[in-house]
Order: sequence, then C-alpha cells, then structure tokens
Amino acid sequence: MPTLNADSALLLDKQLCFALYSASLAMTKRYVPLLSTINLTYPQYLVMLVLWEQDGLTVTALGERLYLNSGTLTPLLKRMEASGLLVRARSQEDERSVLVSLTPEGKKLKVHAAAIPSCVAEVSHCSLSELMALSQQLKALRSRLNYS
Amino acid sequence: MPTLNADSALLLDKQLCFALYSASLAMTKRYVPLLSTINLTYPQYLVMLVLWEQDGLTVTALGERLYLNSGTLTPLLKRMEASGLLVRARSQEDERSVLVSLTPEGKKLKVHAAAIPSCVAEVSHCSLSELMALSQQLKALRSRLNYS
DNA sequence: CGCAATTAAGTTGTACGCAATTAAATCATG
DNA sequence: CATGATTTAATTGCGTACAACTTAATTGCG
Repeated sequence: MPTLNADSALLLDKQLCFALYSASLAMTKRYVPLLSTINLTYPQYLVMLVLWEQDGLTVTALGERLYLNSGTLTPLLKRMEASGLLVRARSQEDERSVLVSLTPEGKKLKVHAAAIPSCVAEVSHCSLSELMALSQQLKALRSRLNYS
Repeated sequence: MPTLNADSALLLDKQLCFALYSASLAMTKRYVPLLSTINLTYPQYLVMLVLWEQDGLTVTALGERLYLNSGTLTPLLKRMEASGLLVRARSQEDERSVLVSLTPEGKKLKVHAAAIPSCVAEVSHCSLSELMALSQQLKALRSRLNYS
C-alpha cells in the first residue's frame, strides 16, 4: 500500500486532474490542424457532431449534451451562424427557446469530417479496444464528478 | 469486431476526445470551489504544484512541465505575482530567461493546499488504484499525442 | 385571472490557451 | 570578432469556459 503523506499527495505527476487536463489539451492540439481544413474550431466541431446526430436542438439541449452553458454556447453559436453552418431561431411554441438548425452547408460538412476520427486514432497509436476502454472509464468518471 | 462506418465514427459519445474534454472540464469544476478558499484558479494551482516541488524555474521549464507556452504562462504568472505568491526576475546568467520563485506567502500556501487532493478523490468515488491506473493510461496517451 | 416563481438565452467580466509575431539576448560559425 | 541563427519571454488577436447577472417568456398556484 503506497504511503500518501501530505507531500507526495501534491506531486504534479500523481494528480489525475493534471493527467486529464494535459491529455485533453494534447488531444485538442491534434485535432486543430485537421479541423482547420474544414474551418472549425474544436468546440465548434463538437457542436457539429451533436447536430449531425440530431438537428434542431435548443441551446439548453445542446448544452446538456456537451456539458456547456449558454455563456459558452451563445457566442460560439453566433460565430458558427456567421460562418454559415447553422441558423438560430426562436421557437414558435416557446419564445424563450432558441432552436439551432444546420444549414445545407452545415449538413454537407459531415462528409468532409468523416475522415477525422480515424486520423486522430492513427496519431494516438492505440488499439481500438484500448481507446474504447479509456473512453468508458472517462465517461464513468465524468458521471461521478458531475452528479454527486 | 465492431463495424465503424463513417456515421458511427462521428457519434459524439464514441469520441475519446470528447470523453477527455468533458471529464477534464468536470474535474476542473470540482476543484474550483476548493481552490477559491486559497484564492487560486485551477491553472494557477498547477503552477504552484510545480513550484512547491522545484522552486526558481524559468518560464520555459515551467511550460515544459505543464505543457503550456509563454502565451499562456506570462499573463498567468503576472497575475500570481500581483497576488503575492511569486516573483519573476530576469536571470543573471542569461538575461533572456525569467526565473519564477515563490514568496514566503507562496510557500506557506502549500500547507493549506495539502487537503485538496483527498477532497477531490472523495468526490470522484474511485478507489486509489482505479485513479492511479487511469492516470497512467492518460499519461501514456498524452505522451503518444505530444511526441509522434 | 393575477402574480410570484421558474426557465431560457443572452450579457458581462475574468481567466485561460495558443498560434503567430516581436524584441532582446545569446550562440555559433566562419 | 562580426553577424546570422537561435533561444527566451512577451505581446497580440481570437476563441473558448464559466459565474453571476439580466431580460423576457412561461408556468403554477391561490
């Protein structure tokens, strides 16, 4: 059983938080050059992934899917609207809600994005099973962090 | 063997990148209230972890440890200097370098920070061995992403 | 119905992250 | 020893993240 005195508990390389943080930034940096070919930032790409699955979501629904709030999403969606990928429109049923819908151009982009996941998988030099296992563990961790 | 057509490869919940991204943000959100009691932001806390291990590093050395560049670190360190945790001073041997050193106040803060890792471990509801295993996998992934 | 509570987006202010660039110091090579 | 290349921080500009707050619409309860 490893001893955990106050000192060793504060070592940077023992921190799960830092492993997560630095791995996440490293992953994003790998995506950026791939995404620049289709003029998307990384969070914008995540929004597109959601909308390609299910179009016409409200800002809140998008936020629940991505774990982001309106303070992040509103300006991000405005930029995406300005670049012609989607439109934002108040819902008829409930004027408080804003529906986010892909433009034809936004839908078309899916074709060009299809190659991206395999490019990143190649760079990470992991087997598919490793990647899926890690993904599962992270989702479980996220769940415990978000709802407890 | 799971089929990976173009469509399923783009499902948000299959993306390791999103699991990483969302778990990292969730982790940071857990730290924020704990760190606010000692007036640190999350990246500032990471800087302190490094300096508590090894004081008097250059900005570049800090950046290598944290995988952050001067564009991020310079303003961050200025804020920390303004709040009295550290001082930045040009090196005598090499005037290009800036040495970052803890103030007595910065050193003292380590005592108050000692309780933080266990608080977060408790919230994440994982066994120590689980956390360490996940940490190892993330560091290996980071390494492959950063250097290949 | 009337109005307080709730909900949804948007706004504001602060702090990252980083690519690209700049400026200053040092190095290295002839 | 001169000068071009390299190294080191700092700066600039852009795009997130998010807490706290605001505004507008809807809900719910008496």
